[in-house]
Amino acid sequence: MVKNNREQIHHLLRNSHLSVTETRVKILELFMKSNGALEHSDFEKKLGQSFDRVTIYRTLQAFLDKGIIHKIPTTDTSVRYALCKSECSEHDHHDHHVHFKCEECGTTLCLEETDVPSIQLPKGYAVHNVEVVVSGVCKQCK
Amino acid sequence: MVKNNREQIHHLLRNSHLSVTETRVKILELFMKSNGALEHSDFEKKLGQSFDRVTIYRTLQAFLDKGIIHKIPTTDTSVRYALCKSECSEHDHHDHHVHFKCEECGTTLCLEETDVPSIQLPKGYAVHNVEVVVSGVCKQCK
DNA sequence: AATTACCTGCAACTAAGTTGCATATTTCTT
DNA sequence: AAGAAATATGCAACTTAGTTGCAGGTAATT
Repeated sequence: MVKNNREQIHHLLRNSHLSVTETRVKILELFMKSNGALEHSDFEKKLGQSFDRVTIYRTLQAFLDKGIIHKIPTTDTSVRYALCKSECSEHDHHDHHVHFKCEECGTTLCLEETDVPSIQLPKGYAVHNVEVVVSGVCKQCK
Repeated sequence: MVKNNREQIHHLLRNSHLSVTETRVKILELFMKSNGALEHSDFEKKLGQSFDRVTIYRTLQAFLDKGIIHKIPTTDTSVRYALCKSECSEHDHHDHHVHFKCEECGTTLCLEETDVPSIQLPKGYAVHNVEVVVSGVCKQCK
């Protein structure tokens, strides 16, 4: 099980043309363990002081560039990241699902089952991407 | 016209139980002049060094508390604000419109004409609010 | 016009994010 | 499997963003 995960992570990194390093493996493991989106400070907390802040920033940026993770919009200064589905890649991003932020526990979830609706904008706008963030109360907190 | 604006601003502040001060009036004027959403650094730039950073933070927070402005979600660390429609107030917020971010000029717009669609989440989630941010190319940039 | 309530600016601080560079680790090549 | 090349990391130093307490100032109330 754990072995399996390691192998999966190894392939994921290699497929993205990234070296397999301790930091990257640890960070991917955290993403896989977590049921919600994570932000920079979560990694600092969970990894302890064994990894440099800068390395975490650069790791997240690399994952973003390669389409391994995606960002989720927030109304504050935090930046939240979540794993992309396996079908995403560097040049072919398609995370067209809805995000949910629970007001009770603060967790942000990807609702992979829920597609973003198509939206009709006024004439003259070209639509490239639609982000939907729903806030409310999640299953666990109700 | 300008006089009119001043009066309008005066009423807006008084109705929200806020004192009418130079900073607040200037900031509201900037919101009214601008066709897009603004962030903290825009105010620092546009107001010059005549106003303290802290005052700007506190002013935006006060406007937010009173329902004069609302925040727009972003995927970066910036916090974008835009004026609420006149029908909003402290306890009755209803900015159920779509936001648009132009990838060319960087402007973020409120599309008041475009309502957010209703979204059907999986069972067990209570929905309180739905935010939609569309990115693409705006009228002007096409 | 005086009193009260509220707002602003300053200083000092915490947190967040970036860049350059030297060193270390991983990957490639043979 | 060893050495060369490519890539990643950690540190230092810096920039930008956001917060808090408090003294003094301005706006509102009477």
